[in-house]
Amino acid sequence: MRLLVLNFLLKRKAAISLNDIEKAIQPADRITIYRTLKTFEEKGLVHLIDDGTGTHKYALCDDTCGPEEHNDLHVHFYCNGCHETYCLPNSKLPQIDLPEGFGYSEMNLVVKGYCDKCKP
Amino acid sequence: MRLLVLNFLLKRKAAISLNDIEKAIQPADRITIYRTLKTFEEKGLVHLIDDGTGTHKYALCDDTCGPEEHNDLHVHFYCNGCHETYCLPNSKLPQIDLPEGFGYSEMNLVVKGYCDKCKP
DNA sequence: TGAACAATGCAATTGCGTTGCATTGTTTTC
DNA sequence: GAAAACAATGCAACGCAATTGCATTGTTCA
Ligand SMILES: [Mn+2]
Ligand SMILES: [Mn+2]
Ligand SMILES: [Zn+2]
Ligand SMILES: [Zn+2]
Repeated sequence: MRLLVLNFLLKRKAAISLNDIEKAIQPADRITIYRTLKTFEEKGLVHLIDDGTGTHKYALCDDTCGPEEHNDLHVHFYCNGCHETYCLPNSKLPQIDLPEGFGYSEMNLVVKGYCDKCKP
Repeated sequence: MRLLVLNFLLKRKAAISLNDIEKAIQPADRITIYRTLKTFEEKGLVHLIDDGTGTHKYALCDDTCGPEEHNDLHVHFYCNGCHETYCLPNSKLPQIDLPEGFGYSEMNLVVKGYCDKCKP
């Protein structure tokens, strides 16, 4: 099961939801895939993306990630046309000026628009 | 009901969830408050915040907002200590370099950390 | 081989957003 | 002022995704 999920993720360019993985890897239980992805995330193989659509997406990490430390923090892009969510590993997270006394820990940045295939 | 919700929002400094409003304005139906907030949002009185916690938050807009046009786009901050979500109207949204062919439409940026009251 | 451990799958639960619909309240029209 | 038109409210129900419990199956190790 884990090999199936991993191989499927390797083939994908965009991030993908649990439901889509379930449909692709047919006779497989949703819960098992869910736990597989959770294990992958803990081991630093994939990262979970909250793109604001309400359903989580998953994508492979790069080589710098390991257990309990994700170092590939980057911007994500949601296309209003094809409804795909892309990792933008070349877009680093910006520095944000916080109010006095506030401490930075992490950040979630999702840009929405149209991807190169869907742009009018 | 709308006056109750509005007055409550005016008193708050942080954004607030539907559940919290319901608890504060006691004998009031959740659905009614939900629809009140939806009306407020359409009229440009409040904006909805997706801070990644899974539950939406609401906060008052500034004077520049009107029906169907929200002009007070800004960064939001989620405190890992008090679990409050704050608007940061002074932090403008940054410019992000997108890949060739990608078009920008909007953006959601949530910074997480500790607020001034919770900072260790 | 048998015990210990890990992975799987089914069922059920939770939490939140959302909608349908009947009821109540308010405004407009005659 | 009564009737009709419209808007707001409240209860029930639904939908969807994430999550957990628990029994079953498969694998590893003594
Ligand atoms: Mn990513
Ligand atoms: Mn805000
Ligand atoms: Zn697209
Ligand atoms: Zn705080």
